[in-house]
Amino acid sequence: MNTEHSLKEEEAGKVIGANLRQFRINKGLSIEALAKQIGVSKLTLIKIEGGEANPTLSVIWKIANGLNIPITALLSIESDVSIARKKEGLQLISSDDVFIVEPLFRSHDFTEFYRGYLKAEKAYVSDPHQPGVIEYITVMSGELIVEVGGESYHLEEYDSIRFKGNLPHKYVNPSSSLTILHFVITYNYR
Amino acid sequence: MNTEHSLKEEEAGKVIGANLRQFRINKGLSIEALAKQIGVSKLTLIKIEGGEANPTLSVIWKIANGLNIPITALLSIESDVSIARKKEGLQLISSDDVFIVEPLFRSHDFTEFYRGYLKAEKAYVSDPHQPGVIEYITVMSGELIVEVGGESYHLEEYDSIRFKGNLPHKYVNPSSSLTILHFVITYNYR
DNA sequence: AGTATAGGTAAATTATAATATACCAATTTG
DNA sequence: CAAATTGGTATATTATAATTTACCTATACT
Repeated sequence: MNTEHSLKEEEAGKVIGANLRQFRINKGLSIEALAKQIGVSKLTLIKIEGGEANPTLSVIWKIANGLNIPITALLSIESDVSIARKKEGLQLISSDDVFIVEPLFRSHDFTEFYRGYLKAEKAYVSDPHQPGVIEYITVMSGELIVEVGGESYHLEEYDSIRFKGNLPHKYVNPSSSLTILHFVITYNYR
Repeated sequence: MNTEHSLKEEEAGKVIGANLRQFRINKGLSIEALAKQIGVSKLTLIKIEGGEANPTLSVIWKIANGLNIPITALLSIESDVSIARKKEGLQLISSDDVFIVEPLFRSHDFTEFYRGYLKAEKAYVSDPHQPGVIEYITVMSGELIVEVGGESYHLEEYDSIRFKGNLPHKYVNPSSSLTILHFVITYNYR
């Protein structure tokens, strides 16, 4: 599991250090130049990059702001390449025969990807998620009605919707054919 | 612009405070109970929730870990509902007649969403992005070959791929019909 | 009524993040 | 070669994060 909250405490400092170094070098800045630019001492930056610091939020903010990147980019881990094929029989999350969900890239970066199938003329009521969760749904085939926040949104092929996942929401397939969906769930964000 | 790096310095503390309160209450924990559980003093938590603190990374880590959420969830802002329809003529980013990209939900949460069209038997070479950028591509219609990291991946309808966007990469449509794609670009992550 | 729990304040203390300054050893540059 | 530049170390100082303890005010519970 390459997820963030599987980090040990000391590791958080190494993550931010490695990320800072990567971003700084990518921008062609020396430690001293960056220090001067953002108003943080050179030694502080050296310690952070070396993973041997416990920086305060304000210093983290100054770095992210100075590099013009989101704070979260400094606290993130990532890796290589992976593929999710439709053919490969991925495990189904909810196979109540009406709404079927296949995880694609699971719990990675706290952005999760799913492929979903909603049968013709069927509906599915989703449990609300934690606050901070955002859902992005794209209709890859067919059509979909999303009911959320007291409103009803009718999506056609290749339309997308974005909403706060902590609101109760419902998916309806009003058509007479299968609707194929693409879900992105984020657990974050600015 | 509801982006993270548009925050002012003092605001970062208010964001983490509001998020902490939301997550804590959502889990039904009192400040004291959480304090005891994660080994951070009650007063520290009160100050953080009140937005009048400048917590260190280790305290931020303890909170996120104790609540079993990603660190980035504590530093994020979010909002309501929005829709991107295919019909609505969104501005095109790269219309060199071969590869057309439409932004869907732009620069939100540092996860960006695009719809892309790659013409039959055409290819597109993408400039590598900043380190820390991850691309997720899903084939909504047609087929696609992605060349990245010296490898070549052939995707069919509804397949998805994920890779580091700082590697040079190339998209090829080997078929004789239009390929319709869904892109997610993240600027983050663990 | 009294008791417990909850969020919050006030003060003093301890731990430590951040700073400034000087110095050092490699590169790199003129 | 000499002169910058860069990443890094060492030490001492200052600023402040985090802690502890005590106290206060509501609200909820019996």
